[in-house]
Amino acid sequence: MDSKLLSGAVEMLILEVIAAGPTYGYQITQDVIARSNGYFELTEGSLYPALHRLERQKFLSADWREADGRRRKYYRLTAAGKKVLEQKKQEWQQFARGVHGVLGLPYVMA
Amino acid sequence: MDSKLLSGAVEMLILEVIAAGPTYGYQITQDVIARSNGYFELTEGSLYPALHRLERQKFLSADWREADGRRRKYYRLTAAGKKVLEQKKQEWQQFARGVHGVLGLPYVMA
DNA sequence: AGTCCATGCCTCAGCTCCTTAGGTATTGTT
DNA sequence: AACAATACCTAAGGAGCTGAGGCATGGACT
Repeated sequence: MDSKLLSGAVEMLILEVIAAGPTYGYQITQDVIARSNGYFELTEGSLYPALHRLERQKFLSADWREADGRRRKYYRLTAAGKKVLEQKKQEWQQFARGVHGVLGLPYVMA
Repeated sequence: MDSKLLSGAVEMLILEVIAAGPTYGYQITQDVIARSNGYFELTEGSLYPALHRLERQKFLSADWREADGRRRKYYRLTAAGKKVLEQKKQEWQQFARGVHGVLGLPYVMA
């Protein structure tokens, strides 16, 4: 998979996964793999910096929890995070339509 | 428009436009704008390096032409260029399906 | 004549972000 | 005891965009 394509959508995908309910880094990588049918590989070197970036921008907030002897940092969307996720999804649809316009492909969204 | 999304697809879009027939840098920017309904802005700072990159990789070949007192560098696809364009379009469709899988959106391609 | 915009090519500093590799620690499996 | 999975993090190197700049021609306007 061409990682340059993915890199433009990483933050949107992370936000979307967290929007389903508070979760933590390692689980996010697993969810992204599962929900993309194994197509995306979100590596730690891009995941954690992205999470910290989003937290610094106040799109995510986090708290540490302990379970089964594992320390996990659970993230959830802030109000601003929900807003920016919707913006990013809108942008994605416009982008996909633009690409398909150039490629001469139809693009059907429900 | 989020340029990070676009950057992952720039080479595919350039190759696709050139696949329609030999053309030159400035014209490519205009075609991309027109074919994306004005949504994409392909700036010179990303266009020319990309063209040189693709030429260096032997996906494009070029010749200089003169017309109306304008020097233009016309690019066309090599056999390898046609091949890599098809690959990139395949990758794009997988990528879009992966994104829609994560977002929980339907994705219908003809 | 002089100015400005469109056309047409190019480069480069600065920035962001990924890749690859490394570090630390616990739990479960072989 | 060793290894894989889980779970967090960081950093050097590299790739590619942004925004600005340079250079040159042709046409329009004053």
